[in-house]
Amino acid sequence: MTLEASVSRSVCQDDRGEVLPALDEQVIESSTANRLAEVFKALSDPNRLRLISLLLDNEVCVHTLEVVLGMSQSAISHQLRHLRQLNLVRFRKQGRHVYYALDDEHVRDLFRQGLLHVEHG
Amino acid sequence: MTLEASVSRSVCQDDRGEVLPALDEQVIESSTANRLAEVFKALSDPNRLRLISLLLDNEVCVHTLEVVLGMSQSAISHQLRHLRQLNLVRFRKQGRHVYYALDDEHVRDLFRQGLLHVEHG
DNA sequence: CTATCATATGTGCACTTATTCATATATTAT
DNA sequence: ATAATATATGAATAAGTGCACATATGATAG
Repeated sequence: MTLEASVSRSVCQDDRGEVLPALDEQVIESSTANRLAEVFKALSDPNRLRLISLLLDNEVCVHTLEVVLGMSQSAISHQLRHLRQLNLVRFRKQGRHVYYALDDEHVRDLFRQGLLHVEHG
Repeated sequence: MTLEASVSRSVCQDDRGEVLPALDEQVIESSTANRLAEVFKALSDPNRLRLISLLLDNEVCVHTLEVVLGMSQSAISHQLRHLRQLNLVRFRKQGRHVYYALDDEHVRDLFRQGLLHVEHG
């Protein structure tokens, strides 16, 4: 059930000069919007979310991700590169394996909160 | 600062038969991943984030969004249609104006949490 | 009625993204 | 050495996204 009454103001350009300055204060800055969008974009693909769900508490090697997720090795590796470039995962080489783990608490928190909301309905 | 020590297991396919079933339990389901991705995708564009930041606590008409955000009327309207289709905004027609407001607490929460993280560093 | 204002929508285009395919690199085994 | 395994990467492709432009709808003012 959606809460009403969360809107404090009703704003239209007819009221220009009064409320527009207030709105200008409320828009987030473009640089902030860009960084925020980058984070959310990392979480905006189903396969990447499934991958992240595996890395939340585990350190997992690439081939295992491939098997569990049912994706091609190349697809996994490309996604990991993407996450690496955003500094969202860390990795550790051991022998011929590479273990990946999630390395960003923001993303971990957002993932979990989003999951809670989506799961319960 | 990123916390270490959040990884409880190290998983590789060499251990197949032991840990793979456990990992299978941990992957989120595809249907969940899809719905989750849809929510995050709504938050994955800078202009849409700036728009949402205005609708967080206010009901704002389209032309005002256009002015404050410095975007074309068409772009605004298309973004609003997108958000409408995801049931993220509600709207109210009054005369020739249409007032939009955010209508999804999940998104509101995720936006605020993401903003907190991104703003402080 | 006509004109104007506010918003919506269809179309096309530039750009991005996720994937596959082929290939490269690096490690271990024989 | 060669072969096999594990991972990475570049190129090509297909699908998706955001926006501009033109146009349509609907409401009000004259």
